[in-house]
Amino acid sequence: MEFETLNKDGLARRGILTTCHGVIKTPFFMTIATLGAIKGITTNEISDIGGEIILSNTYHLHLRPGDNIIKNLGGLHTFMNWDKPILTDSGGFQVFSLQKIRKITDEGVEFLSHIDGKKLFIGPRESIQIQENLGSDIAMCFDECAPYPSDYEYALSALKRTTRWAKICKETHKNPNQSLFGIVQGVNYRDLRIQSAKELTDIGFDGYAIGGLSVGEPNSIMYEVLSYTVPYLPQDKPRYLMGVGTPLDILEAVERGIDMFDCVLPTRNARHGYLFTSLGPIHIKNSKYKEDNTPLDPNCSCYVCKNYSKAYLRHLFVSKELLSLRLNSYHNIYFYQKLMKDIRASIESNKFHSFKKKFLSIYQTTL
RNA sequence: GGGUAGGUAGGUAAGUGGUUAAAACAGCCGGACUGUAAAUCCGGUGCCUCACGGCUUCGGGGGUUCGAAUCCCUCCCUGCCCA
Repeated sequence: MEFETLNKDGLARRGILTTCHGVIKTPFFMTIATLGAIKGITTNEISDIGGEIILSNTYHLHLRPGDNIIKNLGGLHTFMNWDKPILTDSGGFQVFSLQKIRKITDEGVEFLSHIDGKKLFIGPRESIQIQENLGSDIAMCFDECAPYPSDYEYALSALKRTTRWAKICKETHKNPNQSLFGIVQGVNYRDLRIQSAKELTDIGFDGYAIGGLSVGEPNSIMYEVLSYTVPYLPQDKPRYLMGVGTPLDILEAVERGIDMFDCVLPTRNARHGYLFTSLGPIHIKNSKYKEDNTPLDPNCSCYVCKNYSKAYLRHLFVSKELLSLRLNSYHNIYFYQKLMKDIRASIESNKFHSFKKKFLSIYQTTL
């Protein structure tokens, strides 16, 4: 994998990331396909929208259908009919999201399957093995995503485990066609974040992620953590802010030097009737749209905005039509990809700051 | 005509003497969601009031009781069965 910065505008930067399955323009946003599927959307549609990389998940695919099955069927790309890059999350987030049904030891994490309660163990070696079986282009180190708030002592122990596991991941990782990223932890403690960044940099990875954010902390803390952590990450490697975020979060993070994002917001919120538009987010189920014959977003040229009215989209949502989930998802994904495209263009022309300001002034007027 | 089951908020439907302005679901009105246990979850929804609080409800009428949607009498209506 190669990463090249094409130009910078302040700390914001624009570049290209080259993987075995193609080139990706940075900064980019990965739509999430946890179970090997973007809920309700085909890979063909993702390509049409302009998505160049998607994210899938180790824990979930290991449980079902099983990473060995996927390997035997030709790998995840073949299995899900997506020939562009895939990043797989390591299962580290499930350490956080499935807190109630897992136990952490220094060796790894014992989960009780959320499907049938069976015990399964995932440690750094298992996570890497699964990700190699899946055949993703970018694998993530198995980390401990600590919750917010966490006391200093706990944050430190999670950080140490994450570093120790990162070393094991690096040693275990063999596939030359797959790159491996380390994940910075440390909750909201400046010295711990810096320590984590240094330790991971010493081990050496193809890219660096900042994890453990957007887990309930105020936005201001997230931005602050980024501000003091990013300077400790190598300039010549991609930086990935995991699980983020809202359009505002993304702009703030790009401004601080982040290149990669992923988040469930565009897809999950779409299914819940929360739609992103250039004029701000809207709840399509609101009764005020009952007879609104205008497009969802007058400034959007996606298939949905070109062909349907808010009144129709509201009707579909309220009526629980399957098409509602599809159209809403399609639009929100398009909105995010368009945002990233505009961000890249603004960096290229050294107008990121004014772009951000203008975008937000319009986006936040209806908030 | 006889028998039987039943009539509860705009809908479906619990509740069979006090803790019931009345469960639950649906509907309607809002909201949340950030490396997806999420097509999920939460709140509101008789009337009046910003609120405290007050007022009127369980087919109609009458009774019993300190107290009734719940017990009794009567009337009305609906479903089913038999003539």
